[in-house]
Amino acid sequence: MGITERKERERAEMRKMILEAARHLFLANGYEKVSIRNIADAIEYSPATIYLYYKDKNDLLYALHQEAFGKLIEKFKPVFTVDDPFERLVRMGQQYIHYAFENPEMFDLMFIMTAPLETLECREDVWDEGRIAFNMLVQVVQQCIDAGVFKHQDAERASLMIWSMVHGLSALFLRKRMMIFSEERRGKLMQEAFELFSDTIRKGL
Amino acid sequence: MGITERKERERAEMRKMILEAARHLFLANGYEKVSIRNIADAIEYSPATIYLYYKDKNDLLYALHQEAFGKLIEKFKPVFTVDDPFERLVRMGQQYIHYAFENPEMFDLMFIMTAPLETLECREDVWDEGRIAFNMLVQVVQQCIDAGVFKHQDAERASLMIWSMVHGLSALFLRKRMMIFSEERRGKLMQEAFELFSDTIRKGL
DNA sequence: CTTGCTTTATAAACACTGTTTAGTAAGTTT
DNA sequence: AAACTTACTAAACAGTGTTTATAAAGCAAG
Repeated sequence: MGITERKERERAEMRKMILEAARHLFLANGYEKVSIRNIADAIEYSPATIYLYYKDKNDLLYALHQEAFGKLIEKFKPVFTVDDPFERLVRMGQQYIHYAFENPEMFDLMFIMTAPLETLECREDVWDEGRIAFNMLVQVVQQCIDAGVFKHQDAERASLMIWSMVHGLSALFLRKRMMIFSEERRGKLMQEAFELFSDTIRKGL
Repeated sequence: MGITERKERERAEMRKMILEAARHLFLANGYEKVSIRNIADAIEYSPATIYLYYKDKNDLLYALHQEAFGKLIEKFKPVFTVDDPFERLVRMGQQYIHYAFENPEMFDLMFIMTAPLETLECREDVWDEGRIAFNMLVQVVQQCIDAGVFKHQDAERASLMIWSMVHGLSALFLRKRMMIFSEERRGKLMQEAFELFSDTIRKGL
């Protein structure tokens, strides 16, 4: 029965086509401003058709959510080749911030938005990819502890602290809360705050 | 002419009435889920009436935005009575987190939402209150530097670092990103991360 | 080859949303 | 009492996410 196989393939293609249109529109205009009708227009199908392939708009966001974490994990992988364990950690932080700046909409979806989770927070696998990404951080922090860079022994606790700082810096900027600083200072001040944090944890953690 | 005065008073009362209904509904149901019609229903007026007192929904959010910053500043004031400068800083951080947990919707509006700013980011006074709150942090950090608790000399740079960490911790929790930790661990881990950060900056900053 | 069944797609509708407009009714001034 | 101003609202506009009934196409069996 090659027909059912082809149907499955066609279905997967259609899902991919919808997701690609959605991603494209989302990245260009932001989530809020993109409607199901916009996506339907882009793929030249009726709005109702989308509901045959994705449960609702949140389901569409969830698919992108998974995709986005996959990309962050890919960005994290190369840091493990860095020799010095502390430098490894610094690079990881830089990758996080870099990702946030390059893909603000994706970052939003991964770490700020509440929408795609509300209906899906019951799902246990929602944060599987997120866990993997966080565990990569814990791993690097553990390597710093093992190398004697950090005196503090709880890698997970230290990781949450580091994640919070790097995330806070990114989130405050992306959500335009750095507007309290003059435009010329803004960028440099962020860089300096990150470096200051690096120095501080190297000395005090 | 007492009539124009009374009219002004009535207008102010109406604005207050709308804002109170809006705040009440927003805090109870969240911003997204509250419509102008809901607010209109609550005050027993037509939706169009609200537009005679507030430009649009963003203008309403902006009014609450100002109010919310006023409340945070009030929460910051008592910390200046604390004797030890470092303890003063720790208390300030705790107040920030406390505020975030007690008034998640307000916190959202102040530090996470983008909506009320989009149309208002041209306004220069949008972040006046935010600047005041941040300057209070800078002040306390400067006091720590003066007292010799911190070796690092740039108070604003250090303040941004501290703000980022405390904000990141709050934002990640409020946006349910701590779901990657088990329910029993979550609260304690946050507390520990905050304490670890305090210890780290005391030693290394 | 035709009949019956399943899948796929859509037009139209439903119940909303923020916002604008035209018109009414009440209050104020001349 | 007539003219003007303000406060308010019903209705409409253009949009949203989502559901439902219906039509058309693809496929399997008689």
